[in-house]
Amino acid sequence: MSVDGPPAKVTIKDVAARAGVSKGAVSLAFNNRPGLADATRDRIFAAARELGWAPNLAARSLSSSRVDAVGLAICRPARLLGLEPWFMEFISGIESVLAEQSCSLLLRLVRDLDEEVALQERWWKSKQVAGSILVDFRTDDPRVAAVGALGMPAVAVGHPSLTGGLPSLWTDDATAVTEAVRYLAALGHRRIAHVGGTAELGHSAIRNAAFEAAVRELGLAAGPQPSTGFSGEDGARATRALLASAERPTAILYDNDIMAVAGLSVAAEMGLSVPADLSLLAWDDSQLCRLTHPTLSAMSHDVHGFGAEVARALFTVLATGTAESRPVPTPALTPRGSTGPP
Amino acid sequence: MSVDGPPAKVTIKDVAARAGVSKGAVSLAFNNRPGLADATRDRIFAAARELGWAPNLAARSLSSSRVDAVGLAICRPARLLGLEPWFMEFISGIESVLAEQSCSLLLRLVRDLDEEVALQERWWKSKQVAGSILVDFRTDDPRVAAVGALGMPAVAVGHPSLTGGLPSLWTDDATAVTEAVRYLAALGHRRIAHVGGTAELGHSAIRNAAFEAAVRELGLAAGPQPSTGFSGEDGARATRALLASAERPTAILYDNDIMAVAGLSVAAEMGLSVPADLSLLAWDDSQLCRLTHPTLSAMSHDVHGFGAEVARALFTVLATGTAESRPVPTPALTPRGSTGPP
DNA sequence: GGCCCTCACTCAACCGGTTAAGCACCACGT
DNA sequence: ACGTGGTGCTTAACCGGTTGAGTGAGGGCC
Repeated sequence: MSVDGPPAKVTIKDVAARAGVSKGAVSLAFNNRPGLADATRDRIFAAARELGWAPNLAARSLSSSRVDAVGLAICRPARLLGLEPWFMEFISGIESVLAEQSCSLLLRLVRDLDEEVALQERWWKSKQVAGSILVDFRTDDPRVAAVGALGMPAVAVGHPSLTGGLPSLWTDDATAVTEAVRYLAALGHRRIAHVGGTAELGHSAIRNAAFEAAVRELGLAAGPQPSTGFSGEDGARATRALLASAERPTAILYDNDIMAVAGLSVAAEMGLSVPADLSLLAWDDSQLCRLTHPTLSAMSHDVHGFGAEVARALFTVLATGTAESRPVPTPALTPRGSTGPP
Repeated sequence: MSVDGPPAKVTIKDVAARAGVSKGAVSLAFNNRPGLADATRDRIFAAARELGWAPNLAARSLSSSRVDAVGLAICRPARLLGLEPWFMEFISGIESVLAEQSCSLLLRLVRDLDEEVALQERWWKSKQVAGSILVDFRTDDPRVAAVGALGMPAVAVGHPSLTGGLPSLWTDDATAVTEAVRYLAALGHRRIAHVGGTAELGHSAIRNAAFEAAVRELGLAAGPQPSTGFSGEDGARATRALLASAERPTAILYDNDIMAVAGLSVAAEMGLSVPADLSLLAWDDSQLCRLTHPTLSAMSHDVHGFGAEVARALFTVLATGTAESRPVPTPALTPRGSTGPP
């Protein structure tokens, strides 16, 4: 196809030779450092362009000990990941910030936390990443101690009660849950249930506790809170159990949108009309919530923006050694067609 | 918190000193190369473990000019990505193979193909990746020429008619579409429509052509094939248009599952019962198809396995310079509750 | 005992950049 | 005329591994 041979590997030396300067000068030019005449700078760039040269990043990070990648390990069953619009949106938010700094994202799916701890350790010790973003905190999460011991820059996505002293960003789940329960109560619901996620996940525990507190505060019946695995099938099973019980709830709050969609279909299958017989409220508003019939009311937040904030926080940590922990805007209730008076 | 100071950076020299050998010996040990007594090997590993050493990958790839990462750039509107279970499943399949070789995945979301071409060029020239996985081929895709000119190892996901001479893996969309149309026709449908994806995408064009051919072959009315952007809203809009037309179709084939879900809800909104009044058939069977009511019949395939195959193919290219192009198993029709006689 | 081999390991150059130190040159002030 | 300061560039050491050539000890064989 192409007439020229294998593209000869061109190094900084070739560029220097062609521009008639030393390696050092080329390095100065490509790192926008002062100490070069504009004319020389231009000549160097021209030479580099003509030769199609780009600095070897391994060599650069070896000598300057700066790294141009950050890590993100996700620990969820692969089967579920595809279905969690949340992660892709989150990643795209991270990317939008990383790209500006021409920094790469190292993504890895791990089976369990031990594997993640080992991975973070390898990443850090082998200087593959400058720092990491940690998500899905458990109570007593081993990663807190691990990255602490390593002295590894990291930003945690989760409530400070879960993330130890790590710089953290979190959504105020408790407030949002309370708001959701109050909204449903205001509509007249007295029996409200909550379909939560995996119990080990820290934010699930927080939401469960907030739900219980809100229900008690409003003097409602303490509704059941089945714990599930976040999958649609889990949501369907939990919904069937709730609707088959003697004290059938008139409203259900789901911990993600997939489960809410499943709940909607279970309601249809059982001949219940939504929202007349049953109100459904989803978490993690994605486009999916607008595609069902009726559309799903949801607690929506800007996941893309959240990812971007997290990435920015990580850069702050890399630059200054630490970053302020703070909540991101609380998910806002977006009423649609799936909620109404009982 | 911790009493010890900043973790001193430990290098191969420290390990060598502690094990009482030279740097070279440590290198041999850590690359499982012959020429070391077992006792020495053990001593070296022990020393490394005690010091918590892991080889600096930048240094390693600099001197050995081997790279431990592969690239994947995805070019879709961020808004859509979250909703495409396909990608996360695909990525998890890739990961499952990469992890075995302790190879990392460099993921990047790009806005357009020009940006991707530039990115691949940077990745390759700066030796950040050993090779790349290319997806979402357009007709006359500029990436074919670009990676060709760079001499960059790559595996393409797409039909050979789209991917030039690149080693490719693809799903046989044409056969699957034909099978889907024949199935609907066998149920008695005479007016079948197809809601396709973005027209520029190569596999959309292939599916469109196959659909038209299948319809003609069966002597059916040439149904309309609206082109959309793959999003649920696009699917809803297209479905509304189809159902409002004079010659309303009795069956619709969708190019992904999100659009089919949207179609289902449009049917409900228009008072049509599925499958009595209208049959719906989805592509890209994800768990979502089993969560709706009625459940969605779909063309299902093993996306995770596909990702794994692609990663394996890339390793073959890296090892041998090329790999055999071949189709992966054709998506199989999985009838569920959304299809039936008209 | 001398010769040759193999085994186990060391040595030093090298990968392709970065960077601190050094140097030549010129302008300027006195 | 001479120091002084700044600009613009070069030089060489260095980052932390890998690798091929080199070395010395020990064993087998005649």
